[in-house]
Amino acid sequence: MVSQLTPLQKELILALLKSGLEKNDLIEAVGTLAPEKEDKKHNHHYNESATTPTSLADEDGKGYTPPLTIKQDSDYYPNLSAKPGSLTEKLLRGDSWKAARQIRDYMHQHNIPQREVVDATGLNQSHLSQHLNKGTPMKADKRLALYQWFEDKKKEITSKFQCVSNHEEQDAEYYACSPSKKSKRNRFKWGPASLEILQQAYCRNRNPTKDEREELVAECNKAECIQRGVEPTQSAGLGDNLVTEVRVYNWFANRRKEEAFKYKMHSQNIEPSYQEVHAKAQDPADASYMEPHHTGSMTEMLESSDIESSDFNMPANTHINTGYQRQDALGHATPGGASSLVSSGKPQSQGSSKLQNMGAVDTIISSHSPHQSHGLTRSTPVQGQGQNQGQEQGQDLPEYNQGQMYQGLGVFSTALGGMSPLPSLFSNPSTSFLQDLDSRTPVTFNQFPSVYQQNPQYHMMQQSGQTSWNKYQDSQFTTFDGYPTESEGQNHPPISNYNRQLASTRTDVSH
Amino acid sequence: MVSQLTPLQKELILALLKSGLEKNDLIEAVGTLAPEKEDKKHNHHYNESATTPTSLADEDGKGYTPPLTIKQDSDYYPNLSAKPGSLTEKLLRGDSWKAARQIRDYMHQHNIPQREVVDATGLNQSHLSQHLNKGTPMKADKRLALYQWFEDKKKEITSKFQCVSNHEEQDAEYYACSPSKKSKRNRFKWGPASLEILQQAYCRNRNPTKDEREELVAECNKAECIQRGVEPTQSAGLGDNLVTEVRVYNWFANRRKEEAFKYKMHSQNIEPSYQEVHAKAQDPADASYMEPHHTGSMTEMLESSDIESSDFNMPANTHINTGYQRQDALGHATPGGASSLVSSGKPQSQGSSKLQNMGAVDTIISSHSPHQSHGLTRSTPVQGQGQNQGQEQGQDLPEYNQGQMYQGLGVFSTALGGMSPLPSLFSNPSTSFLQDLDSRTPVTFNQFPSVYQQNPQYHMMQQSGQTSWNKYQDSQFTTFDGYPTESEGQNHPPISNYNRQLASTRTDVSH
DNA sequence: CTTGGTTAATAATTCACCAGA
DNA sequence: TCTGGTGAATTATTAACCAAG
Repeated sequence: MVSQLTPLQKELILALLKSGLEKNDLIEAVGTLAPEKEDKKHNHHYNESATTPTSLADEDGKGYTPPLTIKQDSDYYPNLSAKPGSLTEKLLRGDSWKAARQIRDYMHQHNIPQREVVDATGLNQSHLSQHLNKGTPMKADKRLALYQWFEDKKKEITSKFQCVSNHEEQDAEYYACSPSKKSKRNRFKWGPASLEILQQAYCRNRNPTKDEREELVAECNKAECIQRGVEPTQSAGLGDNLVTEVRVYNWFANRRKEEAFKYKMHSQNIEPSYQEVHAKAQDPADASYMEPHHTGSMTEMLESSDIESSDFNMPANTHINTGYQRQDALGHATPGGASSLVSSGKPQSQGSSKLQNMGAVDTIISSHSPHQSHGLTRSTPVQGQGQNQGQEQGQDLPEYNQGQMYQGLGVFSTALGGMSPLPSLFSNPSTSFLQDLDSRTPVTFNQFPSVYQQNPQYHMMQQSGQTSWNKYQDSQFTTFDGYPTESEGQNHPPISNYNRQLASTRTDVSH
Repeated sequence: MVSQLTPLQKELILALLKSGLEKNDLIEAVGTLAPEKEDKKHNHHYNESATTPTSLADEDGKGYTPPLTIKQDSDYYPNLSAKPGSLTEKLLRGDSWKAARQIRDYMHQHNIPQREVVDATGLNQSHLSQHLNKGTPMKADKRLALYQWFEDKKKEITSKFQCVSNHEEQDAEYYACSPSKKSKRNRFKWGPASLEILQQAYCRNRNPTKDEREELVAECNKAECIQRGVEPTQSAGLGDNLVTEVRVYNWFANRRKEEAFKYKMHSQNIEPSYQEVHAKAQDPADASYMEPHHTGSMTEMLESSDIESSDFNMPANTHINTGYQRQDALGHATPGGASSLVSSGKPQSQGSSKLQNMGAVDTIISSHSPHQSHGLTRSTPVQGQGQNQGQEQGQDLPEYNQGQMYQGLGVFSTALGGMSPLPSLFSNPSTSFLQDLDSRTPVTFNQFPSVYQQNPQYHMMQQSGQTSWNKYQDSQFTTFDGYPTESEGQNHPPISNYNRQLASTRTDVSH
């Protein structure tokens, strides 16, 4: 027997034995499980819920009580080998990176919180994160737990969507349901598709009325369903990620606030200091980039770069959107063409990798992309999921309808913006927003109004200006975005900023 | 009296009263404090340690036991108004954003962990983070606690560096020292200056010998001292952030591993899908990029992108690098020009803002930077601190020597890369590393070999390709970088929509 | 309703650490 | 002298309230 085992199998068995399992118990368990298929045996985590059609609404189909502090040791990811033909087994046998990507993508598609996996499998959160997002290796025993969770989760989700429309238990489960376990309710998480929709809506109107919000709710839920490959009517299956009016409301409120404070933070008054430093010659330039407080915000910079060619044409619109928005407004305010130019030029040296990134990227992409983009983006109705599953190794569950769904909804998916089939090379997301929409080609989605774009990713690092530390730009203190930061002067000019939106927004959303 | 109070003062008093303080206590406290200067009174947090010369080595000069779970309520940031002329008072009176930036920059400069502030002030971690990095508002009472901590911390650090060379207590404190409190030891954190040095060293040699490591230790400590504005000999004052050989060793080890796994994760087999999408000839490429383990690292990619204009010239380089490196290697490996084109073209639509960013930026930067970078980075010995303090509002502590130090060490600072006088606009740190070093122009710094660059900031989102979800690129699952990811095979065409971005952006940064 | 404030959660990252070869 | 594996910590980011104009 032993000789027949693959290295991986051996490793798994050894791991099991080392994990505290007794040889006899292991053997017994093996004997017991072999015949069956879904063996949760004695392993605590992940099992319960899900598969049962009744518990549809609840996503976190985890059954055991929060292993939060557990982590003890031994029997954590103690399951033995997966059933011969199971997905789990295939994943274990195949390339671990491929499996990781697959799981990661699936989690993205269904907006499954990583924490759920951690709770269910007992894996270390950072380790799991590293394994899934970076290629960090993971021992087979741990991966087994992960894969089994994955397999079960797929079934759970599938069944959830299947019986959704029928039962009303959805609400019931909130309290009743699986009394014992049911760990904690998952936190709501916006999906990319919904965000895309919200972004666009935000550009149009920052303060949607309740009715408008309700519309967005419907739109978002539909988009989310499509993302998961189910029919728009299956929104009940979204469970905790079901979009509601309150959530949309909160999203707008948070977005507005975020936008409001951005100026203040950046806009420092870097200028003074610099000028001092090396005098005039460069100064002019420096100054420009520094604070040109045109409050234009980083976006400008970026944009300026992007647009470059057009550059000043549609100042406000163009640049701002690139990475950020809020600032854009500011940028608009500051007419000084010089500043814009300057910024683009000098900034270069600036931060390290992080800083400039985004802005530049967009630009670059945009430059070439035009041609290709069309072909890529458009058509090709088939969506991610469908494809994934089928091709790769057939690992994906053929069970789902996704693929088909997509097809039918080709248009819609496109609208979502996130669905691009391309791996991810450069999807220059939101190029310009407000204005871009009209002027540019069908660019659309990419950039988000503000919040999202601002993501750490975008950090420009510029802001620090004065203090200099930030500059280091290294990973260290990533800090915020990169606004021109002129400020310091306590923001006088600053606060007026809000106009930007106005200007920016105006565009046009609609088309 | 009351009528004389400023709105802020009133607010503070009201906050104090609401925070659980009794009116009488408050009055008494006020009376007691007014005359003194350093009043820590009855507020728990932040006080103790620091200022005493003996406790130099220990940075976290926090004295109270870990307030970890405390957070109770009332008397948290109960201190009353700051002494009239104190820095704290000035900060409170001035623009909160300016103060926030100032504190943030100071923390950056001295590599002070945010957690230390949280523990010392009792502020909510996320709130503090938001306030410091974004402009999120914070009530005056909370800010008071923050500013007082800041004021004390400055003194503590100043004194620490002053007496460093004298005492040997450094080691002693580890165990003995203030027995009661001494909360926890701060975790070591690499500073931007050191990272810059390490990055460069990594490019040269991935496996430095012990001797080389020791050299780096000395170099890093010197750089860190300079960053803080103290003489290179004051490295003892770095406390927990003192660079050691082990840390350098770990850094290299982690970097190597990181680099090693990057390929695996990204390189997916996107191509298949693509090819399918638009033809053949790429497959071979896929394989190549996967392991090409040439360990070249991301840097490559970035740079290539920089070149941008060249676009297709060096296929692999161009696209892949944009965001990440590892892949770069892959990219290089994959000769298939077609693939590169494809990827670059399609991905566009892909993610939203986050994705492309970095890569592009670098690219852009690199292209122009060469010229400017010099001017900016170089010379201008005066550093952030010096400037800031002086200008802004004089808030910064004139106490420090920083400014001067820098001047004298102009050369050195330049070497550090991070020190560039410019606020932070774009200091393209470590551009290319391994390979790039030689081939490319003097782009230098920007990109880091791998780790740092990979930062979330850089995420390209591309990877998702197949599954499509990632593409959404929105904030959601930022996930990793953006490698070509072709794998999945499953999602062939589906998500293709995303091109839009491409077209729009194209512009071009530089001008 | 909305905006100042504020926060529990979530999750990416950082820096270590340990076991073998 | 590592390198597979791992993980405790740290911290940016999310999605929420909540009080009060």
